[in-house]
Amino acid sequence: MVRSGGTDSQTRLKIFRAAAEVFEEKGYTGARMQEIADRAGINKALLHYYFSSKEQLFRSVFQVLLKKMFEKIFSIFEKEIAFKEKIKAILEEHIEFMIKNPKLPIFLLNELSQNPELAAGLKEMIDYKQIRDIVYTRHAKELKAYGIKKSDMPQLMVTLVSFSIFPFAARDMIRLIVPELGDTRKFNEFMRDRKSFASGFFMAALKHHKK
Amino acid sequence: MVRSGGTDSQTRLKIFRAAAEVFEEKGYTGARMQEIADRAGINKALLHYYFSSKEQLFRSVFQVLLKKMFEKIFSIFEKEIAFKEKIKAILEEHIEFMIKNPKLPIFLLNELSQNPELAAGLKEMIDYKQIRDIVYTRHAKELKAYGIKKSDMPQLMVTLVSFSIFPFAARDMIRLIVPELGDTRKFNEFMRDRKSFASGFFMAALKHHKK
DNA sequence: GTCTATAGAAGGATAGAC
DNA sequence: GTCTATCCTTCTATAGAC
Repeated sequence: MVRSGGTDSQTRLKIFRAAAEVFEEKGYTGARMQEIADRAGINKALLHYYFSSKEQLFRSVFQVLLKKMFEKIFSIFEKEIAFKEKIKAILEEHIEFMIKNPKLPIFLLNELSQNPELAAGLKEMIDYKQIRDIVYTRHAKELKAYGIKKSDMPQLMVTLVSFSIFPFAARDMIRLIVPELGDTRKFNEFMRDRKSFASGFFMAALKHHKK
Repeated sequence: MVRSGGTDSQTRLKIFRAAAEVFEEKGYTGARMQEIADRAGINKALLHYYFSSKEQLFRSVFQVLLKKMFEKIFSIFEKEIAFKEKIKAILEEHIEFMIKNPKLPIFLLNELSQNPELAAGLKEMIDYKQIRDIVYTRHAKELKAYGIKKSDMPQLMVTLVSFSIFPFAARDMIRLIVPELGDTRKFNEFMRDRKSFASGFFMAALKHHKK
């Protein structure tokens, strides 16, 4: 039974947002229920009134954040445009998305590696096969023209998403080797440059890559 | 004062190895001193006899593991071989190294993102500028032939290391989209294939990439 | 629905015997 | 150098008043 739109769902939302922030920053084991309560502007007791346990709260948050990442990737793949334009669009939009959610990849990857079955809920929401069918069948003609076989797809897919995801996940490692990219402004500029760099790089490789 | 080679350093080593395992698997906040003691075959009290605190133990371990990763990367870059051969060697050796240390990247990246100053100790051990000088000056001729400017280097360096590091960091995300790579044997095969895929892909892109 | 107060468990660290 | 026993803080979770 849904309430009449009062403070109930308001508070629930505040908690959820605070939890998402804290979990993203500190990870599951590093996060503290006290800090989540503080950021939500309530106390721990009320927190447990809405979410019975830390794990339950975490699962809710994680599921939403994982879905957010996948939805973004999938929605771009689904576009009804030519192959080359799609590669461009994927890189542009996903990099822009990552700039807005820079802590998302390392959080998702780390939690997933701690507990792979966290992804279980995703299976009911998203159809992985769909994305591959799109690439395999809708772009079959273009892929053939590039000489890309079905068996090449995993390598290409992994490579494509790594262009946008990796630099954010490896943010602080890159900072060590390339000090120029230390501050956020410069780094974001680097990532915006990467949109055209990556699509040019990717297409050039496709055109001239001989197995 | 060093002991006469008795049980002292033996135990210290056992602790260190156990700690490296546990921290790599669970991360700093997820690791338990009890579990480290158990795996080392000792008790917590003795653990604290050798390492005064969890943080101190962690820092020792982290420093060694971070150095391990960087040493590997740097040593390959330093080789005295032609540019193209170097790219091949880097990918081959680093992927083989990652297969032996699959949990290393996500661990390092995550801990570094939680606490960037963990890398402070590295500055005294490794000279970042050195690696760039090698690429900029030793391969200047070849880079010019490819039309690569100094300002392109960051994008290229990040791209190059992402070929080997990203798939391991994103292991459990890849598992979701490409179920065929679910089991370790298949995944490692995929990564071994990636050695030649990546070097071919990279060189093809370099040759035909127009800014 | 929201709060204060506190229970109860877990984990890091130490005292002290051997 | 290694152990048993225990302290003390931190953290999740709950009881109970308003």
